[in-house]
Amino acid sequence: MEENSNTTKIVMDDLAKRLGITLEELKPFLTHKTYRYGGDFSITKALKDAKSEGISLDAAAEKIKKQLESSPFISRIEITKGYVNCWYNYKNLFNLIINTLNESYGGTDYGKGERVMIEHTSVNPNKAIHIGHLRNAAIGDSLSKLLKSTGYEVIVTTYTDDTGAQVADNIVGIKFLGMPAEEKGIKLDHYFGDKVYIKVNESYKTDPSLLEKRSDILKAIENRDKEISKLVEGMVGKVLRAQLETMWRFGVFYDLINYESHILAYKFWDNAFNLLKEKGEIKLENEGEKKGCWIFQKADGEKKIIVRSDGTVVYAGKDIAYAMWKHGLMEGDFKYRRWITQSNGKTLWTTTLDDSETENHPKFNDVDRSINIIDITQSYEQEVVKEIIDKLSGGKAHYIHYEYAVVALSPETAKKLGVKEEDKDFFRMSGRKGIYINADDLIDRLKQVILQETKSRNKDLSEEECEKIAESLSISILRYEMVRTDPKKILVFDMDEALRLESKGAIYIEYTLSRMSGILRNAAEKIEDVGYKDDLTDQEKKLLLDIFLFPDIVESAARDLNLTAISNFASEFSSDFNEFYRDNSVIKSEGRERKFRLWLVNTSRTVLKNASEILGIIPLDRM
RNA sequence: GGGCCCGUAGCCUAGCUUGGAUAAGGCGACAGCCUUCUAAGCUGUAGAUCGUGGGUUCAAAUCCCUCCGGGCCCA
Repeated sequence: MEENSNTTKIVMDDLAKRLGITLEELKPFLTHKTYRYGGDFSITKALKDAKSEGISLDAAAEKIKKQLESSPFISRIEITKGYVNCWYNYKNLFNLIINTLNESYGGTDYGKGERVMIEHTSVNPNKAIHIGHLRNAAIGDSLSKLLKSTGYEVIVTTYTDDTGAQVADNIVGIKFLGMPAEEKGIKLDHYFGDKVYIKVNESYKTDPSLLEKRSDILKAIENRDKEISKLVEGMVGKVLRAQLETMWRFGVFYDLINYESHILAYKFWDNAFNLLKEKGEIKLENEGEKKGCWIFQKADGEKKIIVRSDGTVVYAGKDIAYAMWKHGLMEGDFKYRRWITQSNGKTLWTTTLDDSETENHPKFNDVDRSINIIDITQSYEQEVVKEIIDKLSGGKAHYIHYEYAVVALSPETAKKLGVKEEDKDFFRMSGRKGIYINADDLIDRLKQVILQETKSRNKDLSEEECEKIAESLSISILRYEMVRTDPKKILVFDMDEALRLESKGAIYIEYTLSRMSGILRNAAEKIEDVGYKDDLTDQEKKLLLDIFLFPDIVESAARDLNLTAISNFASEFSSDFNEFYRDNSVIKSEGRERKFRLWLVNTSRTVLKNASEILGIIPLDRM
């Protein structure tokens, strides 16, 4: 990668230097695309300077204008009410872009190769992936793509709780309700989630003795009872495999599976506990109602129990040990083995207890930064984990709880799934009660709707080709919907709305990509000997400006872990391109103009394609 | 009892980190544009006391405090 492929930064650095400040100091004063007030961008620094320097607004603005006038990147400056409005020198912007351009344009070396571990998906291995899990996975996968494109080395893991009550529930179904371990014609994760799990939970109501059976099974799992362990391992492995197939379909891949049972088997908690005691991060309480408990004192003064007086560890204990492993803050590591080859050809590794299968494996843990995509309801526990990691590492390790809110169902959709009417704006999903929407089912339904549309629009394409388009589109739509808004906001899902296809979103972006490809296809011309074209149209300028700003949008999105910034860009850029399309014919233009426009379309496609890929949108050439 | 998240047109959202000009999109409604590189597109109209009240500031959707509504967590 180029030493600095962030085109925006190159120019802003130049401006900052001329103003005698740093780039970081300049940024708060900058607003781009201020067309309606005049200029391509505006600087508000004079409004501050006038006060701090005790001079008039006009004088302060005039001073800034003088300092910037000689920049090769600026062609014109006007002052309005203290705002310094600037127009770019598009010829120099064009030269800058064409010199930094490559297939991965937008990416930078911002991360400087820092290793980051991202944990996402982490679905209990007893059911199919539903749309709530999909939000988690979509966010995690998009973040990993964003960080990869900004120069980070990313390790993606998913956590599998193979020791919990939900897994035990399914074992109860097989062992005591006589349900078969699989059923023909139904995907295994669906079978367990939609049939076994629900049946077992219904049975608990009529036969409470089954609950005792479950706790026996949980004990057997904990004690690594041979028969039960084998049963669990078999079921977990198969269900997990089925879940992964769903995720692969969505374009989501992993590097490593972490099993909860292995964290227990390797006694990571014991190591962690000893270290925490040794370092004095947790203390034995000698008085009061928490007497006999090992407690961690949070920054806000609260005393959080880590080990109860009866010696049992709270749930967060395991999370703490796991986090310490991630950041290499304690002795010990798992053994690993190659498990399966994913549909993208990449090996998926898993932790293992088996010595004989351990091979040379990549280094997975000991990262300075870990991003943990975990439901917002776990914020409190995660805060404790974060504080402990902060303290243990002396502030060196960055444990990030990337919190997101649930996907809930609209009243109409909930009602269709059998929820009795209540006056609420949305309804939480429940695996136990069967109130959820599986990702596989949704994508299939969406695909059918899109397929009809695709066929009617592409009479010349084969059924197979139409289906491929429909598949890509439906996946793109769902992935985009999962990341386009603030992750902390509850996402209310409505089936009818989802199947209506009129939302702009991913369809709009895909349509724009197809349009770009169409132009390049119809032109059927190699793009070469491209030079700057004088008298750019407003739409050409807009596109050039978007292209120019793109690397910095990606970089600041990576800095803030903000996917919304990318989706907003993709959407606005599409809009700018469609305006360009309306008024600037590419095919009909000639000579220099034609070459320039072909280059502009091609470059725009690179930009929109790269933005789309971060968002999980599969770029199409036609639709 | 303590803590966290959300509140922006009828609906869904962006903007809040880093205060700056006339609050930006989409859906829905209404009115237009296909003999022209894909109309899954483009253009226009109507629609917002930015939850409430106060504070800071030359300037607040944005920062601080109060309260209200919705969701969640800890004990």
